[in-house]
Amino acid sequence: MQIGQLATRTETKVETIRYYERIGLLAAPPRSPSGYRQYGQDHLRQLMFVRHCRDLGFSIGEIRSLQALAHDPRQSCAEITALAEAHLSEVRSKLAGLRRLERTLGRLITSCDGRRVADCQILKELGSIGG
Amino acid sequence: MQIGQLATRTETKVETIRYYERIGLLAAPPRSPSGYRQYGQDHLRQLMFVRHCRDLGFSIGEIRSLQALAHDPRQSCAEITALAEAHLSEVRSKLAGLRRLERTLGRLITSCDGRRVADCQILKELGSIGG
DNA sequence: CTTGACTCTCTAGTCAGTATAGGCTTGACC
DNA sequence: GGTCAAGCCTATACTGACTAGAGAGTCAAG
Repeated sequence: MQIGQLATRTETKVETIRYYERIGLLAAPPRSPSGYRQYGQDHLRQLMFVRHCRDLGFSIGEIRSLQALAHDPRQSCAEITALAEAHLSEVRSKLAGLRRLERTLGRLITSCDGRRVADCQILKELGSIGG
Repeated sequence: MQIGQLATRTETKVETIRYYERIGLLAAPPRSPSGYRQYGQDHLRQLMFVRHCRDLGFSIGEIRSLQALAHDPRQSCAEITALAEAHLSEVRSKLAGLRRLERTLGRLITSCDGRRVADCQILKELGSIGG
């Protein structure tokens, strides 16, 4: 399978796949005589793993850790759970922050009645007239 | 006021203030004979405005627009409201994404009972054994 | 007169890609 | 066999919003 097909199948851009290879997140595949990358099922699975992790918001460093942990199947998966839990609590604190933001922005918007900038409550609440 | 004091008062790092000046988000202040930046109340207000906007998640481009709009106090503030509303809907879609993430991660974590990596449900759901 | 905290400029690094330039390879059509 | 587009290659630079470091100058206190 060539890089383009792998890209389509995993919904990843070609450049991103090459980038993952460059940073060592995806194993370098063998090449055709002309230098084209030739991917197999293992690469497809590995890239799917990476994509799923990224979709869940794991950083590339975290994915590296997950890959390292996965490498030895006899190890306890407590560390994996711990990593996922740490990530979950990060997600939760981001959620809390965004909820606060939503409230503040909502209040800001309803506080303004849309007349002249001079009386704009939004700008007033934002601190002062900048620029 | 020197840059360090401005930094303390606005809870901004010194480097960030210099960065804002460099990109034109904060007016360049006069300098002392030895080249130190000398800030006044206007700079303080302007930087507070910027910080509040950043805290609310506005991008630097959006802050530039807000500053430009604020520049002419006779203008209607409909554009400002529109900008804030666009930002709010962005925040809401990020919230929705994070909520999905929270559910998925929570499910993933509870699905695993913490034994060997070989049987780890988290890794299984994440796609396959990478590395 | 020396110490230490503060300031200056300039450059490079972060994260996770994305984009571009300039050049090969492949397969289809004529 | 010629030529064209689509696909692939490397290498480099760019993004946003800072952050960090080097190396040097400035200032007040002891």
